[in-house]
Amino acid sequence: MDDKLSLQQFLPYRCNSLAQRISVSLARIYVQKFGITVPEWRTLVALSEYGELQSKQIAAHTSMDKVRVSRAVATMTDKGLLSRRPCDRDSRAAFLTLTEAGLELYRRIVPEALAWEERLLAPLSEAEQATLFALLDKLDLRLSELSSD
Amino acid sequence: MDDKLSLQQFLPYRCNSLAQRISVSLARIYVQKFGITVPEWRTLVALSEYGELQSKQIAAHTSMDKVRVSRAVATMTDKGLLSRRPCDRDSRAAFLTLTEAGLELYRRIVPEALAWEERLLAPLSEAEQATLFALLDKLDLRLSELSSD
DNA sequence: CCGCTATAGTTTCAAAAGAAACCATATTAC
DNA sequence: GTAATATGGTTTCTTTTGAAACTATAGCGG
Repeated sequence: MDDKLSLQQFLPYRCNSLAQRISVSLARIYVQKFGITVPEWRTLVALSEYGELQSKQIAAHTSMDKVRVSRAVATMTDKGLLSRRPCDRDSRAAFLTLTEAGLELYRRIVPEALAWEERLLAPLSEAEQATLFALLDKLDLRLSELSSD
Repeated sequence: MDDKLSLQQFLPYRCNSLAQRISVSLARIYVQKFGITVPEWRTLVALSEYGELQSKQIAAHTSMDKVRVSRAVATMTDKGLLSRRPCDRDSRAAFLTLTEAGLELYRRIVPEALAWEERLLAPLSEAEQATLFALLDKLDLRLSELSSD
């Protein structure tokens, strides 16, 4: 057994470095231009997409752990981007929604984010883009299988 | 313009969360089982692939910045995994190579890493795997274009 | 009811990462 | 030659992150 491995051909590396480069590049938009972090951005999107969520649900929708969500929610509350409504059934939890300011921020960022994504994906045909997402789906699914056993 | 954005359909998010999941899963091998970090692992691979490199070149081959490389190199030197040979032409730099212990570690990890990757990619046909890598290549290339202007 | 376990969310602590400052040496311009 | 600038690499400082501990409440089994 005399295996050779090339980083360029190793999916974990490729995926990681691509994600990293994308993050750095995109961060210029929401960090520098709008002053929010990645966890805040994800929270923003999740809340705009689902309306009213508990922290736990935000975590589920954004693949973040509860600590990260907790911090994002805290700073966003400070900034007045979201508001908490106590949950009667369970006083530990709270329902979170975007405030008008939060929605407004969302409306300003989204077009830029989508435009950026479009520029990134420009060299791929529609079919290739669909294929890419399908492949990512398969890998996500596969990871779930692998971690469950 | 009343845009909507879904995280699930947003490539930066998808790529990031997939990379994260892959990392966590794979880390079980080289972190827990072999006691090295990701930067060390990448350095190991780069050196085994190219033989003798300066830190700067390791950085280029592994998409890590020089600080990360510096730290990885330092701890690997401490562990006796690599050795430095001073460079006559430039006394600031040094050529790095894997020691026998480093090579030995590499030979023990690689089969497991490749086996893990194979299990991850198992649901994809050969053709799909090739397509995936080709798409990643295109995106990498595109990012270079975007950052240069 | 009452103890036990599970859960929502926060806080604390330690590890990892990057930015910027830094040191030493090379290189370039004059 | 020498001043100015650039470069290889390390160190320092700050920020980000996650694991584990913690708080407070819920739900369950008896």
